[in-house]
Amino acid sequence: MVASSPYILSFGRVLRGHRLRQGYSQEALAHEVGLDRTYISMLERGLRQPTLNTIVILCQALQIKPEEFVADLGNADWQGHRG
Amino acid sequence: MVASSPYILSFGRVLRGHRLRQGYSQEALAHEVGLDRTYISMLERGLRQPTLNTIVILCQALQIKPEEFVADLGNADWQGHRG
DNA sequence: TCCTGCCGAATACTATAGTCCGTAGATCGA
DNA sequence: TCGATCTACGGACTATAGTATTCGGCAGGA
Repeated sequence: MVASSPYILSFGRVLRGHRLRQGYSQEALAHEVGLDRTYISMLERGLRQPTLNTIVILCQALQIKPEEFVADLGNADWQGHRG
Repeated sequence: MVASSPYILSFGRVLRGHRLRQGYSQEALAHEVGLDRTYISMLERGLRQPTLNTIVILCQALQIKPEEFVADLGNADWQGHRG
């Protein structure tokens, strides 16, 4: 039933973009936010969708406001090169 | 374990505000988005935290952009009486 | 007094978020 | 060639998101 929205599909791309911008490896980010190394990988590949709490703590580590992050999800062809 | 951020705590309030603004009952909103009636209730009472997909489909039904909704979560004392 | 709509709450259940272990390939520098 | 680093990927597991059902309370109308 639950239609997989483009937001979920682009979440991985946006996450990866912000992670690399901050110079984190997947493992370093995972350690920073207290999540699992493989889970970050799954998020970036679109194999898991995060809960609200997960989104918030990731945004804290990536030093970006959740509303900005969510706004990025709307841009289907987001490539990580914000002004 | 799940560090209940203020975002999660205010999610219920914000959801309820937008639902009432649209004139939905919990049951009507649940039917609209294909979720369960009791689950809407639990979200509004802060007993469950939604996944990204759930946030997105709720925003679609409530006719508000996800980034606007998330921005509202930052306002701890959000009361639902926006202009 | 009896319906009906709306809501909070509890239980038990199924689906999936998130963890923990390991393996393997690709890249980079010594 | 070797070690170090990063990542994809698998399986098995635990925690929790989300469903289905039931009950009780409250308000309004006939």
